[in-house]
This record gives sequence, structure tokens and C-alpha cells, in this order.
Amino acid sequence: MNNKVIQCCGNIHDRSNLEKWIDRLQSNDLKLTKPRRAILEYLHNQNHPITNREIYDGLYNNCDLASVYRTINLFIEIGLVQQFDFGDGIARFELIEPGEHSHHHHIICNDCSKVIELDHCFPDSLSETIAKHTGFSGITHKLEFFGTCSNCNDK
Amino acid sequence: MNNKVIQCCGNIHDRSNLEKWIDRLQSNDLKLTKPRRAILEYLHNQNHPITNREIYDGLYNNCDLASVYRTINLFIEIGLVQQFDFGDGIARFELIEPGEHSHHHHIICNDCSKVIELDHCFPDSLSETIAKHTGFSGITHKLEFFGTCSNCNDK
DNA sequence: TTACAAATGAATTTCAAATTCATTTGTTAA
DNA sequence: TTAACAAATGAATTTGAAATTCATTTGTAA
Repeated sequence: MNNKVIQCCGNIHDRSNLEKWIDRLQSNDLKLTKPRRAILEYLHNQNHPITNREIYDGLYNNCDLASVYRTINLFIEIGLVQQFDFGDGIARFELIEPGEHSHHHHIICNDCSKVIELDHCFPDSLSETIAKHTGFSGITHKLEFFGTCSNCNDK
Repeated sequence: MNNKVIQCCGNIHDRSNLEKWIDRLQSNDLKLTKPRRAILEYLHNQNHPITNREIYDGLYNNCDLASVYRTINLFIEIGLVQQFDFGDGIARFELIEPGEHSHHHHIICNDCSKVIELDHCFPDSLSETIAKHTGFSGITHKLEFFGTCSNCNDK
């Protein structure tokens, strides 16, 4: 395995990490194209969910906006990316890093839109109760918190 | 007070209930117009959140679609209506009936889109923990559940 | 190196939502 | 009741996110 460092979009990555994604793509009979690699790496550099437009802007014409939409949808289909909705009508996306705890939520500041990732969640027993009560199975949930961050509170 | 029954959109209402909303509108210096009354009554007849287009279609040209959007936004501003997001990118709205427990969530079937309203929620202690952990104040949340309903499971 | 399916870019389309502006409609006071 | 006027409406247009179409380009595997 070649662990040389490659340069892209002004950021430096360990190629070994990238190869896990490449494997993931190729095991799904998908081509490793420049736009896909660029989007993958751009997502990897973020620590919060970002919009398709933010990805497009961040890639500086390395990739068309339509391809960002297409690629993100593809990544969601193969379970590489997770979508979050912060209530403003614009979808946001986060890379699910291999081996990471993927289930998490966020709290978003109503004033400045600051985002903090949360590990907190309610116990599974709540979903189980709802399953019994409604007859639904395979229950998942979408949960985001909102409030005023300490910075905005001080103003 | 005049408690006569009025007819609108094929449904019958007790005028005394409607007057609570009228008071609500007028105490906000807002006019009680035909579109606003029609939307209010249409919302009152629903038992699940509905989209702007569903309201428009249900009103049969008693009101322009633009006015539905405007009126719903207005009702949200004055706290008469609550918005829900079921993850399909189309906003849904529910009337907050006076004196009702307004905080609730839903479970939506991934197959047939059936919606059940839920009283279940996690304890406030979770929000308090998050407040302490993040320094955020005035914490609210958006929470919806998804799964497969018993009907779709049997197919 | 070639062949070809798959993916891309550019332009267009779709759809929810918001906005503009001339006309209409509640409301309040005469 | 009527008149006056701000507020709200309808109709058309605009916006913005997202999806789609199609000719061209690009990975990949023979």
C-alpha cells in the first residue's frame, strides 16, 4: 500500500484513509472520478454537516453543482453520507467515517447558527414503547436541538 | 354571543370555537378575512399536519395559493400554527388548538406515509444535560419517528 | 491502446416557497 | 350608512434547492 501524502483543495490527507473510501466505491461498481474524490475529501475536512452549495463553493470549479447533488445522493445510497435537516429547508450532509459512531444529533443556535455535535440521545426504550403502542417496526428517528449559544446570550 | 352554526367547505363548526381564533387574530391587529377564516377552519378539520398545497386544494379556489403561504407564515408568527418536517422537503402544518397539549411528535410510515400522532417524548432531563454540556439556553427540539406500519409489514 | 459503459458539465426543468403590484376588502371613524 | 384608508388578496413573476436531459468526456477492463 502506498501511503504517500496527496495534495488536494489545499488540504493534506493520508492516502491510507482515502483508500477505505475508494474500496467502498469500487466494491459498489462505481468509478473513482475526480469529482467524487474531491467531494469525499472535502467532506472529510468538515466537522459539521454542510450543504451541497457549500461543497460546490469549496471545490472551486473542480466539480459542477449538478455533480455535487448527484454524488451526494449516491453517497447516501451506499451509506457513505448521512443527511441532516436543521429546519431551514436546506439539506446538510456529513461523511460517516469508517468505524465511527454514526448515530448522533446536533444543537443549533437560533441566532448565529453555530452547530455543536452531540453524543446525547434518549434510551432505546422510548422507541420500543412507541413500537408497541403503534405497531410500527424498524423505528428510526430524526432529532435536532435548538437554542441560544452562550456567545449570543452574552450580547 | 351568537352560537349559530355556519357552513363552510362542506364542514360544520360551532361558531363559539371559531371566535377564540377570531379574538386571537384581532388581538394581533389582524383582519379577519375570508381566506384566513377558511384556512383556519380547514386546519381545524384535519387530524394530521398538512401541506400548503393540501390546504389550497381543499379550499377549492376560495383562496389563492400565495395567500395560503402568507397566512400560514402569519399564523406561525402569532403562535396559532406549528410546523413539522417529515423529511421529504415539504413543510406540514397543524393548528395549535387553544388549551391543548401542543408539544407532540409523529411516527411516519416509510412505505405508505401513514402518520400517527404521539404523546411520547423523552424527559426534560435530556435537554437539561445538553444545556449544561453545551452552554446553550432556551433549548427546544424537533423530533419525528419513522418506521414501517403494521399494514405495510403484512404485505 | 481501444472500446464502451458510466459519469460529467452545461443547460434546462421541476417544485416549494416568496415576492411584486394593481385591485379588493375589512375596519374604524365620520 | 357611508367614506377613507391601511391591510390583505389574487395573479403573475421570481427565487432557490434539487433533479433531469443530453451531448461530451473519462475511468476501467479487455
